[in-house]
Amino acid sequence: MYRTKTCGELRLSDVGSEVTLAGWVQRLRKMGGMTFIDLRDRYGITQLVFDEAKQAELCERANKLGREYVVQVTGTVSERYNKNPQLPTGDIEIVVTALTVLNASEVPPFTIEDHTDGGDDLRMKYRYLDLRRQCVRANLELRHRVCLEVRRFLDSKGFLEIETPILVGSTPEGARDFVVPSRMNPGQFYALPQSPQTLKQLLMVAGVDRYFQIAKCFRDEDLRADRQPEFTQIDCEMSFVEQNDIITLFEEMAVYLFKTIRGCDLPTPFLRLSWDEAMRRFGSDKPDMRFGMEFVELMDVLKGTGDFAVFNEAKYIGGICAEGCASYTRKQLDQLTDFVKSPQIGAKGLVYARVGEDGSVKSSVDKFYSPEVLARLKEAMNAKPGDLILIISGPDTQRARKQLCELRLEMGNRLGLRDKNKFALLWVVDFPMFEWSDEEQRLMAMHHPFTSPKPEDIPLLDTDPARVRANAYDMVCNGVEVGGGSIRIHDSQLQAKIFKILGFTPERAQAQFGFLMNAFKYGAPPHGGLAYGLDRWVSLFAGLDSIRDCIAFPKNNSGRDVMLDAPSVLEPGQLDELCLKVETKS
RNA sequence: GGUGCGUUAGUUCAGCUGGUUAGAAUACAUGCCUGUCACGCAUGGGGUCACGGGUUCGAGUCCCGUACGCACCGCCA
Repeated sequence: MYRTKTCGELRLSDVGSEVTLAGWVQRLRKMGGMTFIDLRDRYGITQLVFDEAKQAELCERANKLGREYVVQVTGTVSERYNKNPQLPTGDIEIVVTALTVLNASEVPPFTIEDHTDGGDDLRMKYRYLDLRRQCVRANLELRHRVCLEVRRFLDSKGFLEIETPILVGSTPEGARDFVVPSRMNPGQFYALPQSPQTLKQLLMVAGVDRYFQIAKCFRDEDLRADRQPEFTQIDCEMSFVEQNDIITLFEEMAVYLFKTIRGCDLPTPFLRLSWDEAMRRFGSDKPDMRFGMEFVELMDVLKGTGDFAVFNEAKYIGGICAEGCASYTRKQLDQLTDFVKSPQIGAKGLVYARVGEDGSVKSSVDKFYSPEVLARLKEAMNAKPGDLILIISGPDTQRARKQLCELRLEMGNRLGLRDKNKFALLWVVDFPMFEWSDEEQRLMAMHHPFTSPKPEDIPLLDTDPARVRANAYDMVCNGVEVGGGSIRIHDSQLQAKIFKILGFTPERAQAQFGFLMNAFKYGAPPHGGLAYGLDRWVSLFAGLDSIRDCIAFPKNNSGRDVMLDAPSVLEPGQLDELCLKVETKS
C-alpha cells in the first residue's frame, strides 16, 4: 500500500496516529539541523518535519530531495509548535520515520505554485506540470462538478444520455468541417460533428423523447479566448414541446447550476428580450445586463435640428449616458474617441456632451446646435447633472449600433460595472430566420437550417423571407452567449422549402440532408432543444478570462497542441495507404 | 485574409534620444542557520538579445522581411 492517508485530510484529531503519505515535494525549507518539506497531492499540502538531532541519516536524505520529487513517507502525526492558519492541515505535521524516493524529478521549467513564474506558452508545453498547480486543477474539479450536476438535473427530468458518432458526414452549411480520410473508402472523407444537431433530431424521430449528451463538437475556424476548435456542449433535445417549455426547463437548469455550483439564487423568470429589442437597446444579440446605460435613439433630436453635417447625413444617431462622468478630462475623452475610431471598432468619431452641476450642457458640437436642442438632448437621454452623454452616428444602423455597443462595454469596464461575481441572465428570443451574406450572395440561416419559422411569419417565406422570425432563443449571461436552441422543423415539406430559400437545389438538399427529410416522412414528432456551452459555463462560474483554463489540454491561438506538437505531417506510407497526396506550402 | 502588441538568463521582465564588460527578481548550485511555511543570510554559475537582411564607424536598441506567441476584426449555420 502506497499510502494510508492523503495530503489534505489530516487534522488535530489525528495527532498521535502513524500514517503513510505519498506525493510531490512542493518546497523544502532547510533551517540547518531541521528541514521542513511541503508534500503535495491532489488533496492538499501536508508539512513533513525532519530533525537532524533525532534522525541524522533521514534528515540528510531529505536535504537531498528536489522540487517535484515523488516520495513516500511514514511518520507520526504531531501537533505543530507554530500553526499555519492558511493550510487546512496547518495544525499538524508529520514527524517522519521512513522516507522512500519513488521517483526523482528534473528541475521543472516553471514553479509549480498558484502564482507561477511561467508564461502561458510554456505552461501549455508542460501542461502536465501546470495541472499540478492547485488553481488550475480547481478549474477541472469545477468542470467535473458541473458535469455531475448537469447529469443529476437532466436525469431527474427524464433525459437519456445517448452518445452520437464522432465520425459523421460533412455538411458544407455552417462552420468549416474537420475531415477524416477513410482508408476503406479511398478518396472519401468523414467529418467531425460541428454539433450532434441532425443526429439528435433523428433520436426524436426514434421516439427517445428526451435526450442529452455532453458532446464534443468540432469547428475548423479561427480561435479566440472563448473559442477552441474542439469544445464541449451540453446538448439537449425534447419532443412534444413548444419554445416556452424549453425555456422554462433550461432556465430551471441554470438556476439549479448556479445554486449548486456557486451557491447563489438567481431571480426568475429571466428577462426575455426579442432580438429586435436587444439590438435597439444594446446593439447586441448578447447584451451584458449587469449594468444599464441603454441606448437612446436621437434621430428626432439631432438630425436636421442643427448644422452638424455628420448627424444630418446619418441613418442612425444613438447615445448612452455615463453617470457621473461629466468630470472626464479632455485626455480621457480623447482616449474614448481613439477607442471608437480604432480599426476594430471603426467609428468615424465620437460626440460627447457634459451635463454640468447647474444642469447646463456643454458638448463637442455646441457650435452646431442651439441651447434648446441641447436641452432636449439632455431630456431625451434622461441625463442628470454630472453625467456624460456619448453619441455615435453612422450611415449604417447595424454598424453604428455595434460601435455604440462596444463603447457601452468599454464604459462598463471603466466604471467597474462588469463585476465577475455578479450574474445577469436573460433570454434573447425571436431571432431573424435568415441573414444576408454578401460573400455568398444569398440568405443564410442565422441559427441553422433546421430551425422552424414562427407560425405567424410562415406566409412571409414566399413574399419577404428576410423578415421571417425564427423560433430560436439564446441564453445570455454577462454578455456571453452561454446556450442557444430552437424549435425545429418536423415537416419534410417545410424543411424542403427552407433549403430552397437557402439556395439549395432539391438534388443537393436531398444529397446532403435526405436522411433527415426522409426520416420526417415517418412520423416525426414536434421537437426542439438547446445546447449549453460547457466550457463557457465553467469559465463563468470560475471567473476565467479564457475557456482554455478549464480545458485539460487546450489548443493555442493557431489551433496547435504545443505539448503534443499536433497537428504534424504524416509518414509517406500513411498518406499512400489513404491514397492522399499532400502539397506542402512553399 | 487583416490589425495591434510582443519575442533579452531555466523563468518573468527592465534595458531611455544607437555608444565601455547586457541588468533585476525568481529559479538553480554551494555554504551557514533547530520552528520554517513566499524562511533568512552569503557566494556562485547561467545570455546565439527569435531568425534573415539592411542603415551606421558602431545595433538588444532604428528600418524591412520571416517565424512564433497573445488579443482582436473577418470567420464561427
